[in-house]
Parts: sequence; C-alpha cells; structure tokens
Amino acid sequence: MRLSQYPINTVKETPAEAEVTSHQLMLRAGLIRRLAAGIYTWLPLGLRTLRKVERIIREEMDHAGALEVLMPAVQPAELWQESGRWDQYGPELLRLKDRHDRAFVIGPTHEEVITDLARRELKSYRQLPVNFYQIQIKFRDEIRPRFGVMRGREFIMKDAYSFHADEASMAAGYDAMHAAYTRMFTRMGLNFRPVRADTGSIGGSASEEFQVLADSGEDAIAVSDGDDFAANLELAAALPPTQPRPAASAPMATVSTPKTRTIAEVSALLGVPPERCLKTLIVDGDDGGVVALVLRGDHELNAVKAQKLPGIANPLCMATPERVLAATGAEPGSIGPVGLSCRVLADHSALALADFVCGANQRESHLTGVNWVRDLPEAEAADLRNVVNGDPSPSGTGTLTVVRGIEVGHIFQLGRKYSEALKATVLDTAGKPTTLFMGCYGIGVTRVVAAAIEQNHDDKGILWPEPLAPYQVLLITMSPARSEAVRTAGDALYAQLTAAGIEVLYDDRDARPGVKFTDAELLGIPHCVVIGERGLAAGTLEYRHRRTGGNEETPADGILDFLRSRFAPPV
RNA sequence: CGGGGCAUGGCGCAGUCUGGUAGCGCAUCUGGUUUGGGACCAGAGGGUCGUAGGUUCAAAUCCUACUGCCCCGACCA
Repeated sequence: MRLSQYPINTVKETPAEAEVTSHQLMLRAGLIRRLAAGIYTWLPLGLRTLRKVERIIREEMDHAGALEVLMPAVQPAELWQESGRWDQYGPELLRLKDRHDRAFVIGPTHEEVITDLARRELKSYRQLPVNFYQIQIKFRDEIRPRFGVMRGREFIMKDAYSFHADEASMAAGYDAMHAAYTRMFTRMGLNFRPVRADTGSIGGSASEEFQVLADSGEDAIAVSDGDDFAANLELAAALPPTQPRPAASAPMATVSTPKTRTIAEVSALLGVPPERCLKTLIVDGDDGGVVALVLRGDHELNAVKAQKLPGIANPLCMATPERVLAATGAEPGSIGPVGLSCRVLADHSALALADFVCGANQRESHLTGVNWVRDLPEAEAADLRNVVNGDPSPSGTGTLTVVRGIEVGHIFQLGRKYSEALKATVLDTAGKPTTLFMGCYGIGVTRVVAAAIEQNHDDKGILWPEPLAPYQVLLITMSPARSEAVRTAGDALYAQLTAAGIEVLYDDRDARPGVKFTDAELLGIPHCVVIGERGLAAGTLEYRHRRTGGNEETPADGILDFLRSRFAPPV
C-alpha cells in the first residue's frame, strides 16, 4: 500500500479519552476509531493486524482438527430461556425485540446456539469427538467498557466448543486446545502464561486462562519461580505457615485508639507492625446471619475464595454498618474476633499469630497481647487471602511472585452443564441416549491486538512482533518530490518486493524526512528500508530494524536476499 | 449500578469563579521559501460553546433537567 493513498492521519497529541498505552497508540497510529463507548471501527492498518491474528488462530484450530462454523450474532430468546441464562445473565446481555415483538439477544457467547446445533446434528457416539469453532462478533453490554478494544462492548472472539461421549475424551480435547493455544500465542510472538483460573459464571470444572504478561494488565497472576505453576490471584492457594504458633508471652490489655480506623493508623499509633494486627471483616452468611472473616493486617481478602466457603453468601457481600454494629457492638474500625457470638473464620496466617492486636468491639478501642485459645476460641481455619510476593508456591516448589496480565484466552471443561439443560444427547454403544460432555475455548481476538501493543512498544510507538505487523517492510523515500531518481527507485523497489510476495508499506508521501521517520516509529513496522539520493549514487540502500534501531548500508541489488535474511524465522 | 470528573472548530486546550467582541497550539487549504529526524513566512477556511428549558437589557459563563464521554469499584475474551 502506498501511504500517499492512505487518507488516515497519524496524530501527534495523545487523545484525552485514552488511558492505556495500547489504546493511545492505536488511535495515534490510525488503527482504530471510536464510534460509541466500547464500539470501534477498524481502519485498514489495524484490520491487517487483526486478520493476521485471525489467520494464526484459524491455522492452529484447523491443525488441531477443529471445524469452522459461523453462527448468528442475533439469537432467539427461547434458547436462553431454555438454558436458564435468560434470567441469570443480567444486564450485560443485550436484549431486543423484532417487529413481531419476538425477543432476541445479541450473542455475548454461543453455548446455547452451538448446543442446539449439536443436539440436532449429532446422533451417534461415532460422530464424536468434534470441535466446532468460529471467529465472530460478540456483544456484551459491559458496565464499564474501557481501554479501547481491550474491553470493548462489541468485540471479535474466537469461540470453540467441543463435544464428547465421556469425561476422558473431554479432558483429551481440552489438552489439545491447551496445546493449540500455546502454539498460537507463541507464533504471535507474545510473552504469555497459561494460568489456573476460576470458572466464574460459565461454570464447569477445569479451567485455564492464557495471560499476556504486561504491567497494565487488569488481572493479577501468581507465578512460581520454582516450576511452571501459575494461577490467577483469585484462585492461587495460600499455604498455611509451616512454623507452629509461638507461645503467648503478653497479657491481653485494652488500649484507647481514638480516631483510628485503618490497620495502618492502628499500627502507627501502637507501634505494632501491620502483620501483627488482625483485621476483621463482617460479611453476610447464606442463612441470613453474618460471618466474621479474620485476616492478618497486611493481607487482603480474596473474595472468590471466601464466597466459595460453605455458609457464606455467594456472591460475597459485606455486611451493612447496622448489621456490623448489631453483631459486634462496635463500628468498623474497632471490631475484632474476641467475644464474638457469630461464626468466626480466620485465615491460616492470622491463626499463626501470637500476642497480636485487634479491635476490641468497643468504640475507638483495640486489644493488645491477644492470643488464640487463651483469650478467644480458636477460629475455624480457612484460606481467605490473596497470596503475596514471597509466599510459597502451592505446587510445593519455589516461591510466588505476583505479576499483571491481560487475559486473551480462556479454556474450560464444561461437563454437562449446557448439554443437560438443552437435552443434547447421542446414542452410545448400547444404543442408549447419553448426555454429551462439552468443553469451550475462547480467545479475545481484538484484545490480542491491544495486548500485543501493550507488551511491545517504546516511547516512540509500536514495536510489532513480526507475525502480527500489518506489513513486513516499510519503504521510505527521502524527498521524492525533489528527486526523480529517488522516486523511480522507490517505485521500482516497491514493485520488486511486492512481486516477491513481501508485504510492503510504501511511504511515498511528499513529506519531510522527520515526519516520515516519526511516523515510521509510531507505526512500528519491523523492517524499514530508506531510499535517499546519497545512497542511490553509491548503489546502496539503508536498512533499520524498528526494535533494534541503528542504520545499516546494504547493496541495492541484493536487497531481497538481505531482507529475507533479516526476517524472523517462522515459529 | 455506586462514587468522582469532563463536554468550547477535526485533535489538544484556555476562557466559566467575577455575565458584555469566542481565543491559543496542532491539523487543513492557498502562495512562497525550504528539505536526512515532527520546517519557516504570508494569507484563508472552519465553532448553534453537548441538548432543552429558565434568570437577565445581555449567557460559553448563573440556575434546572437531560444526554454523551472519561476515571475508580464489582464483571469478563
């Protein structure tokens, strides 16, 4: 493509609406434009990268034996009522009616449609296993779309659904997708980790997320330095301390702690480090009562872990101040586990403390020198907290570090959740109907593009991983309007490279060199060839690589082989 | 949905407190001089100041309602 014929501008100033780097760069480089909140147009340059992501996904899905289909974006409400998700999904599901007043949804996902297809088309165990996938537009009416296409409302997803006669086949299909995903993201040149994940609202048993590692990621991931263990923070288990609880050495005493509400304030006032203070949170139980959750002062409550515990409301709900007062006799800021009549759950690390500080359940008072058993009954032990840097890995090897990630893929073993609801069965070897086992496997295609930029940029612009770059080579002519020789050489080289099957973006604009170079850096095409008069006279071209920088002179007549030697070998 | 903020040429902003001629930079167009790292000079076009009411002799500015967008939280590819 000739840049002189690409009418979209690059932008110098960072648009005010964009917060994260990838969003800013995508707008500045002219990859996307916003139409409404969370809804974007893909411009030619951005679309090329999007298509490259799609192509790699298709190749690896096909290679894994999956079959491509294309399902409708608009789906009848009946299917959602049948699966029960019409009522469960909530306002994120965009519902609409047609002219006959029939209810439809814009599909946020396609379990219902694919399961409907499966129950109609699949009749025998002999047809299994099978994996259908599509690359298609989804709509989720997110509460808060943000970060450009990273969390849009309309987005492109690759979703795949596998069907199996038994659990072992489902597990094998899951493993095959795990391998396919690993190949895809490796081919895309992304630094990623598969991590264990919570199954959330989709349901099912085993589940892993594929996370692109980036500091701006919305997800926290705990990774072990001893082996390949990695888990989403919501799921990463905090092991109980191995050392036994020290013996009590201090008497319990009540101290006045006026105007202190937070652990930090109490800690500062009493001169006791936060890790020797306890914080007590009152949450709703599932029986109408309340439950006290006790954590070490320096630890954070993990809501996903807590709400899975029996007796605790799911989703987790903090008790109202009135209920806290009724249950403890004090307001948040001065509450503690001593003398509570409600059920008390304590995190393992909180239970390992001796001579600790906690709220006294009296206004603006705390207790010091408190000890389990001696001063209050030993609470039920539970894993309630987020792991922190330095915690031992649940895998038993190494210690954990918490890093940030962008979730670009998620794979699930669904079991029979949807096939049961929609009565999707096949005949087994005995000729009896058997309910299908399912797996489902998603990739946020549009999000991959943003994640790739988030992970690959510098202060000047994008640094495309070679397999995702909209073009392989950027060809720049220096002042073509002034030099016919440069212009002719540029046109000829453009034709030559294009004929050789190389994807070339040709900056033939009549713009000053500085403009062209800064745009080159913004756009992030990996390989750049510069044609100028002074090189032309010597029979040389200039080459520079976006990531490594620097200028190299190379003979003009060997440019094709030279470039090919610089291309990254395919993964 | 709860909390906070913003809305003024295509983009980024000032002007709003204290009502009185709509302004700056970038971008765009014309002419000229320039040309290896976002040029310079001269000129030009482009804005119902988010929408609708209200107060006032007079509203971008004060009041009311609404809409859109952004940020923080819970949800997710």
